[in-house]
Amino acid sequence: MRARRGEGELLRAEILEAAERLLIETGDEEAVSIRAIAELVGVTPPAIYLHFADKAELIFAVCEEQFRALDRAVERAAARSTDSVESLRLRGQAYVKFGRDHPEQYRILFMGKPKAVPASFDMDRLRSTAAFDHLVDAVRACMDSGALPKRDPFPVAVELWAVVHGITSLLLAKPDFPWPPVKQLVDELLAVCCAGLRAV
Amino acid sequence: MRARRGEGELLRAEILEAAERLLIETGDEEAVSIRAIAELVGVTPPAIYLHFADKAELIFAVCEEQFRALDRAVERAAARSTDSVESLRLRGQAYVKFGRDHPEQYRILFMGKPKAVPASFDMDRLRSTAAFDHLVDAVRACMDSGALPKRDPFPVAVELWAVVHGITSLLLAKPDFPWPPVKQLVDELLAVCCAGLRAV
DNA sequence: TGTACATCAGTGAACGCGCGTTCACTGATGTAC
DNA sequence: TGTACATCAGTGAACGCGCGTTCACTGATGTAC
Repeated sequence: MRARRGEGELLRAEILEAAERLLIETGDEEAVSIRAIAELVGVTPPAIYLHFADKAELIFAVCEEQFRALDRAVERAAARSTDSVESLRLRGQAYVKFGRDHPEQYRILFMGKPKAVPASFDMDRLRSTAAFDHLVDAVRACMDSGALPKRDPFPVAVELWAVVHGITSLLLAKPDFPWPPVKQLVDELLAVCCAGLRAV
Repeated sequence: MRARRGEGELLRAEILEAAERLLIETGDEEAVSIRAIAELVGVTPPAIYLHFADKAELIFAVCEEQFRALDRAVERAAARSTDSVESLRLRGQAYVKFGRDHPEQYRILFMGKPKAVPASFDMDRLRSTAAFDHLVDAVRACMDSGALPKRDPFPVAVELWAVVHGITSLLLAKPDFPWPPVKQLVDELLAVCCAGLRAV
């Protein structure tokens, strides 16, 4: 199983892949242990330390990957319409769908404790803020097109984020609650917010 | 340290109190272990089992207590105004405040994994739904007073819950995000929603 | 072209830790006669 | 009123577990002469 001379990076990729698979298949963040990952990859636990300084760094690498995946999914959905408001709606739907399709990943990204890993914190903020900036741009586009009244798009973007995150995370935390149909819920809430923003 | 004949219940209360104290002081759900609780109470670990079947049952008892506390806090705030819409606003503010004042408790209640404890599930739903029903009533009151258009209050209550939970949980999960002032954020979002609900 | 050697990806065994839970027990408290 | 006894809240020691991490090592790969 030993990689050849310059091929250490291969194992690194395999480790990340295994961590993600564990997360998905067990549906439990606790199950993602150094030992379990090593076993899944087919390697001994200490081999992990050739590629990551410690567990926190590994978990953070997984998070980073997931942030990118979320951002991609939302951007892809937004691009499916040229109408700025419709595009915003598609964003919301895609965000919620990502959370429901990748519950454990979503938990790690947005429902966990803020990690005490100082080195990783900057990148976390960077990544998260980058994806968030796309939302701010989308809100600004709505304002430019006249669909929303012109004002600082930042707090509006925060509000919209809170709305979609609220639905997503409650769905994950309370799956047995008698939820109304999710698609309608998201659509209506976004419509209500847009109407409200126009009216206020 | 042994309690007298009929006084076993005293220790039970002390255990719950210690569990809550651990949660608050360590700010870490992981730190709430049978052993840590026992030590804090000044008793040996097996003594816990005289009062709780297992750890899940203990944790659930803590949750139940917190659900009650949240419900009480929100009801108390709502009672401070007789105007139905203002009362709803106060509810939202109180909900967010509870979450920020009791972060670990809020995490357990609304940001954790749905537990695989079947016996406790019913009570969980009961409790959570009871508090939620108060919100449905509050929404209905707004409709009755003509402040909101008459329709099924249930999905509206779900939407409002998602909104305040979204803000609360993001604040807890991403404390380093450059949040706008929270009070305004909540007020504006509730105002936007009310305006939107009237307009749609 | 052949051989000694440095490199480096990975191994195997062990460390100390805290966890939930179990088991057989103890000893003070209250009760029955 | 005195004593034997049942009750029951709690003890002390131990179980097996999986965890992150460390340490000294091995052995194939590529390179320098």
